[in-house]
Amino acid sequence: MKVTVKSLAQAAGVSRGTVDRVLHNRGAVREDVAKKIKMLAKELGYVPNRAGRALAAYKTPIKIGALMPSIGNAFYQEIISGINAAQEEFADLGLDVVLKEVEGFDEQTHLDAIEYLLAQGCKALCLSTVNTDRLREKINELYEKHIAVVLLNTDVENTKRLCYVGSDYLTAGATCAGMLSLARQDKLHILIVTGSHLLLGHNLRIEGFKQELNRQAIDYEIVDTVESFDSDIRGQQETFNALKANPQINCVYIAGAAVQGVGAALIANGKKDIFAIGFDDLYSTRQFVDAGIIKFVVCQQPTRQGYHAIKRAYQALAGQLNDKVPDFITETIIKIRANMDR
Amino acid sequence: MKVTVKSLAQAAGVSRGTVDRVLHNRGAVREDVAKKIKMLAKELGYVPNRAGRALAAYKTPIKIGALMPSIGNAFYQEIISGINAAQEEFADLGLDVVLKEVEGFDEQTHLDAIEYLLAQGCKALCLSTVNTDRLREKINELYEKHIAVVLLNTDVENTKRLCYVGSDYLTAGATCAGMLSLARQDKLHILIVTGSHLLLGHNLRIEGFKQELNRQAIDYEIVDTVESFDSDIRGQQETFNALKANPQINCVYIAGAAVQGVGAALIANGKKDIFAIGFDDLYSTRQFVDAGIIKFVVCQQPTRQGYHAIKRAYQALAGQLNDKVPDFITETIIKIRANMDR
DNA sequence: TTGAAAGCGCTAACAT
DNA sequence: ATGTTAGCGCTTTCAA
Repeated sequence: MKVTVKSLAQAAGVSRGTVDRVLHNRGAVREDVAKKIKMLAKELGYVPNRAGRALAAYKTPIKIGALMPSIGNAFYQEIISGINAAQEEFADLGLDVVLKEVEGFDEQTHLDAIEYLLAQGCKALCLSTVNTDRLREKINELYEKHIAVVLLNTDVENTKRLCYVGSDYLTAGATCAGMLSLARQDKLHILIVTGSHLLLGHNLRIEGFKQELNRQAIDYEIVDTVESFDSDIRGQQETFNALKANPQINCVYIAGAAVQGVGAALIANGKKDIFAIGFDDLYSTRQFVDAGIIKFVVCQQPTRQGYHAIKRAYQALAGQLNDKVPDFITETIIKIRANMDR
Repeated sequence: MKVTVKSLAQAAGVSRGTVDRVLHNRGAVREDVAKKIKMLAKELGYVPNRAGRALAAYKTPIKIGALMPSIGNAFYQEIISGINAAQEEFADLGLDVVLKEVEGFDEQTHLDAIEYLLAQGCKALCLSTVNTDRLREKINELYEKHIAVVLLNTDVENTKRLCYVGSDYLTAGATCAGMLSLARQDKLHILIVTGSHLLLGHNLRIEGFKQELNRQAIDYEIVDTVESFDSDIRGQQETFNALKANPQINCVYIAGAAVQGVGAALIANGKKDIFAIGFDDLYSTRQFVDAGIIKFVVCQQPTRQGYHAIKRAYQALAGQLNDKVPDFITETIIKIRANMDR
């Protein structure tokens, strides 16, 4: 038997209005009555009906805000297309999404963007942001205010977030190592080109990579590690110099963005049998895989990330979720030329 | 401005009841009035509101039937778990799913199962069935009866189906070839172990495999092709015999099920450097990948297939879809030990 | 052949 | 502090 507000009210011997007030913490209910209703709701397993809620709240849509450091960064476009897909799908259930795009990872810019989204009346947020103390504080502060926060694509450690939606960077790194060991049996002299040592995800990709190489007892050495700061120009220079200085390098592991730049350096360098590995299925990486410069890329389903982040936030606001919300970890996807989108 | 039944009725100068009758082809409306309303609906871009529909039709749930040849076949369990997920998610939008499980691919059994589902009152069907003339006829017949049919996991050619939800077998085969060329540079002497020559998907996997080997100008020969009929015992025997008869074989391509049996034959054979390739991430295949007997498997996201088949069917019944419904093709996923679920 | 009205579950405004 | 009621969009039943 399904439990409705009506049946709950009946069971508790109060009116539907009172039940609604309790369920939404809108106060103006006697302490003991509230407690009783909450108990009863849990006991009977009350789950609000989305259809009813959507219809009733049609005039005051459920507003969700999304913060993306997407300006000038092609990767985030795919996440955004997932966000848009979710918005369209849930529009007739009363969902409204406000997207705030910013450029880069400046702490203050991100904090301002969050304030902007709150000012727009968002009741839940999906954030791709930096792993710093001030953001940590802000997120925990939002928790106190009953604003649900979904962390999207990159996690922020030690926060009271609803959940994390994104990839498992450690597995992604390990997968690169696994592919490498499948393809090469000679001793590996590896150059690592990371985006930034400040980005958790990049560090984890490197750690997972090494872990798997060690687990398989691969014969390798890390010749050098350079930073591209996710800039193609910077990445090209750094890679070119490193290759020049260390001609024994036969493998380049690109942990961050800047695949385009690194690829250019590889072409300029001319040495043919360097095994290059990168991440994400973007226009630029696809070109290099097509050309055989990069053998494969490891991807993280960014569109699904955007879609599910919004979905989770919506479900939270619609009361569909239990207390414990599991993270949504996208699959680690290996793309070679044959299974790449065209 | 959103278009509702109410606003449509107003625009057409009739009552909501009349509009509803027209929209659902329930007759009892004058020809010209009906035509006018249909025109108007298209023109104004009317899309029914799921929330409203769900609430109203709460007593008469939208019933969708699913036919799975899942008895005794572990692969289909994952599709079923996707079906269940969709059922739960859309339950509060008035969805009800009837699952009919059968064993094997007997034509008559499948036709009977379809009749059963119709008798249950299903208004749309998701079918995993065989590619034969009688099924083709039946599906086209259902189309005439306005029963939406989603073909799930395996397509049936030349049918008026709503759409196909499943994998791209050609790409899957090509991906195996791509991985093979990445890992091995020596001449390939390949044994193909297919499930059945009667199954479209298996044939496509073989065709895609050869196509990619040819495209890359790989030096290879197909030593032999044997059938397992998706039976492990049969697969083990056939493989064992073929390996014995052709000791030059250094690669086994398992296009169908029976991975377990083929793996057993490989172990029994003892030769160490045979490169084996299989499909799908099941308990049995996972074990062989873990053990290093099979280097990788190519997977097809069966859970998503089940989920999206139901979703599409639901959307069709809820009037959310346009005339042209695109197929839903799942990604071709390479799993090595490092990115396998544990 | 068509119109009118009730009711699905929920929320918010209003009344007590 | 609590109860009552209207109405969201849609379908269905009953009345005309």
